[in-house]
Order: sequence, then C-alpha cells, then structure tokens
Amino acid sequence: MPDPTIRVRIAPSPTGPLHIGTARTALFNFLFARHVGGTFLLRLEDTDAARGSEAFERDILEGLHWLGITWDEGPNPTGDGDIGPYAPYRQMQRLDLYREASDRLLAADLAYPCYCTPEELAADRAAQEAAKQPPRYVGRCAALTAEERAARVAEGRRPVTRFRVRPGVIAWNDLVRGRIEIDTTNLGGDFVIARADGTPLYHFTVVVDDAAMKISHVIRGEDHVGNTPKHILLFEALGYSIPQFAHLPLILNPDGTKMSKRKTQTAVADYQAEGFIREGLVNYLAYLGWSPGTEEDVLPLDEIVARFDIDKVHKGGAKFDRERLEWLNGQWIRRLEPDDLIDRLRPFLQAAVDDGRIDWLAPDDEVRALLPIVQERLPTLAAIVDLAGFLWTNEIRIDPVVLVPKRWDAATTRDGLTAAREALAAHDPVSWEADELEPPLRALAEARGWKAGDLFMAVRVAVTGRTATPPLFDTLVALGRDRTLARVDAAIAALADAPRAQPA
RNA sequence: GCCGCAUUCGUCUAGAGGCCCAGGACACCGCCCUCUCAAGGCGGAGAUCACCGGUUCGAAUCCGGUAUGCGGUACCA
Repeated sequence: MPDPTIRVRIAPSPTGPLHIGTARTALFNFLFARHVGGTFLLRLEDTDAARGSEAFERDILEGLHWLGITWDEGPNPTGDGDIGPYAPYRQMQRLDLYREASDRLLAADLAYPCYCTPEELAADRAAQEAAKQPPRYVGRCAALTAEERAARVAEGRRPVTRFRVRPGVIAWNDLVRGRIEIDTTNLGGDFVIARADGTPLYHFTVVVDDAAMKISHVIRGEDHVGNTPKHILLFEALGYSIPQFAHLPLILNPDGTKMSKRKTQTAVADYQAEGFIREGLVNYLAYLGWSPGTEEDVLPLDEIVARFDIDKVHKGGAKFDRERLEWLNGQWIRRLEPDDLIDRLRPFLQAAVDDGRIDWLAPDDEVRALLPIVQERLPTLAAIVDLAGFLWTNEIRIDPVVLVPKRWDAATTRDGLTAAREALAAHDPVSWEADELEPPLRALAEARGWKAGDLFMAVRVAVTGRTATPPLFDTLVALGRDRTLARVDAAIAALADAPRAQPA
C-alpha cells in the first residue's frame, strides 16, 4: 500500500565519484521509502560549480543505479530529462526558486546583504581565536542603514546574503537519536545563504528544495546534526512545515575516524571494478548501522526492504570491514545463476585480455563448463583471472622452486612428471574426463611408492604454474589433452639438469 | 576552545530490568571432508557489556557523573 505522504531523498553533490557513504545514505532512504510504499527521489546539489563535474554526476547516477538503489523521481539515469512532478531535480536549474525565496527573506528583513570582505572576516576569526572565543559572524552588516549600504555598493562591493539567526533553542525529535536541542548562539552567528555572485549555498537550497519537493523525512549522515538547527530556522522563516529528521551513524575508517578516501577505498566504482557485486555491497552496506534483529546475515534487497525499521538503526558509527564485505560478496557470487554469473564475469575476462594478463577471451560455453569448479572459489568476480587464467594463456610461467613438491626433490619431480606424462599420454583421448584420468595416476603413485598428493601437486604446478587451483583432474579436462601434455613436457624440460633420482 | 553525539568479543552486531556469569557472523585456531585452494560440517579461543556511583529483590538494559572517542564549528556539501 503506497503512502504518498512519505517522501525522502538522496541529494548528492557531484564533487567526486559516488562515495560508499553516499550510497549507504541513499540505501537507507530507499529502504525507508520502499518499506512503507513512499517515494524516494534523487536531487543533484550541483551549486558548487568550482568543484563539480559532469563526469562525477554520471558516476553517481550510474553507481546508484548499478546498486539497484533506484529513484522514483529525479534525473533520468539512462538519458536526458528529469522524471517527476517537481522537476527539475538539478539545483542549477532551480536558481529562480532560490532567488525568489531569498528575496522574500530580504524583503521581510529576515536576511540582509552583508558587505564584509573575506579579509575582514578572516581578521574577525583570528581575533576570536586569539581570545579563545568560538568563531562567529560579528554582525557588522546586520544593522546597516540604506545610506551605509549604498556607500558600500558605491565602493564596488558585492554583498552576500546573510540569514538572521534568532535567539532561542532549536529542538527536534530525531528518528534515530531521540530529542536533540541546540541553542542558536552556538550556530556561529548569522550565516550566508547566497554568495556574492548570487548563487545559493547548501543550507538554503536544501531547505527550499526539501519544502518544494514535499520531503517528509530528511535521512542523512550524522555529520549534519549541527546543520539541522540552521535548516529548521530557515523552514520556519520561509513559512514551510518542518520535516522529520533522522541522522545516520557514520561509516568509519579502521582507526575510528570518519571514512575518507585517504584511509579507505571509498569510490563505489572501485569496488565494482574489483569484482564486488551489487548484491554483496548492498547487503553489506545495509548492515552497517542496522540489523534486522535476527540471525540472518545474507539477505537480498527485497527482504531487507521488508524488514527495514528505522527504529533499529544504531547511534554509534561502524568501522568499514573489507574482509566481511568479501565474505558476503562470495556468498552472493555463489548464489548467482550460471548465465547471470557468466555475463558478470565477461567484462573481467575482457579486461584481463586487454591488459595482457591472459591471451584470449574464453567463450561463454567454456566458462559455463567451468562454473561447477570455480563458482564457490570466487570471493570477487575479478578473482576468476587468478583462479583460471592459466586456461587462456599461451605460455605459463613456472617458478622451478614451486614446481618441486615440498616432500620431493627436483629429480623425483622430474621422474614423477615423466611417469605421469606417460600415463596421461597412454590414456584414451576419447575418455579424457576427470573421473577417468584420476585412477591411472593414483595407481602410478601407489606403484612407485609416492604419495598421490605429491604427484598431483607436481602435475598441478606443471600445467597451471600455481599451487592453488580448482580440482586437478577437472583442470586437466578444461585444459585438454594436448595442452596438458605440452605443459608437462615443458616442465620436465625445465628440470632436465636435475640429477637422476636414486631408486628407492 | 565551543557545541553536539556516541561507547556490548579485534570487526559487524543480538540484546528494549530477570530467558545473558551475554547469542550470531567475519577474521583467527583446531578437527572432519580432501589431490591443492576454496566451499561445507563440527569445535575452540575471544566482551568483568568504557569506568564510577545510584534506583531496584534483580541492570548490558533505567538515572547521574567521569573518561575516552567521534562529528561539527566555510561566500563546501
């Protein structure tokens, strides 16, 4: 049952690639809205022209879309144009609205033009700091007469617009943190709502837009609690009704500070490029600061939506734990349908071809045949190249040290490989199948008094160059008879100068 | 400095006065399975619930204080 009164939003600023924290905030808004059948919208806060870019904008839209965090209103992620009754959803296209709102404030003397120069402001700040006072605007322009203003304009000064902060205590019942009260004397004095060039600032645009877009619940990061009183003041002054607020706990670096790209990988696109899948990422993000209260760990998005309850959101921050993310990602990769997995693997294989880690792109059917032995071994999609890349390379590099099994010496390894080569070559090429290949090699090991594991390991390294691979005989089948024999031959040749093994 | 917020195993968390001398998961260790690596199964170690005081027959859960940590303090968002 849809609830048209519930309207929430994510309002990213295109000043960087989609950040894990933004994705998490978007996810919680999405979960809140979907759980009750409300509306989730996306608005681009692009008023910081100096730092913003269209490339970041695309990255954010595509990233959220990729994660499955889809919006009901906002910029169209697949083309031009905005969707929804309150379009446009880009602030740079809503400048008239902010202008109109600030004119109203100016007319009512709820805001005023401020002619202070950056130098004056800096000096004020320095003085306050020296006197151990909290920094705040001193109000130099708060009570200027018309003549005084005219004089400043005549000097060529362009004013910013400052909002008058009224004395009092601002309080609200935060949906996650309970009642919060902040005295407006701690807000730093009258604050700027529009730059000298007329472009509006964040505090002002959020309020104007949240009101215009009928936002019922503002769900955002904890770092915004201090901004909330300013916003409430603005809602009040503009005559708008005040939405509910919910401040989410922060995602933290391992050292407990707010997650930052200096200390933690924060770009969603980077996780995507490493082969994390949306199911794993979303599941992980949802459990950062929230839990269903059950012992379920692996939960699909629709189940998370069904269980989501903002009352269960924590107050304390959560450290980002990549190991847990990897585990969850592996859980989700194992749950993918074969065709789906193949589709998702393909770009990673192609990337490996492009940068030369493998020599050709495996056909889908070959990858499909491999799935039973690789799917449960993939913590990420990208891991496929390390796990099975030897199948798609012309030459493998073998470290002679790892070619020799731990309990063997070089001579024994050469003899073992030679004997194995013979057994494999003698094998009927038509029945080159895993369960057919294993018995002869086991018999060989037994006849020679070798541990089967040692023989297998020598062959494994000879044909793959690695000590950790999918099961050996499946690997030999995937490789095919010719390449198997050729690689064993090459390994034997590499051991050619080893002394003869003493007969046991 | 000032304002605000937070605090349960290393990490993510369960826990809303007795079910908790605290449960699950990741990571770690061991065993099983086993040709390696995974996956899976079983088991182990790991939290005097930040500390102090109070309320109560009874507190991780309620109250007060302390400590520590974090966030904010822009003509950024």
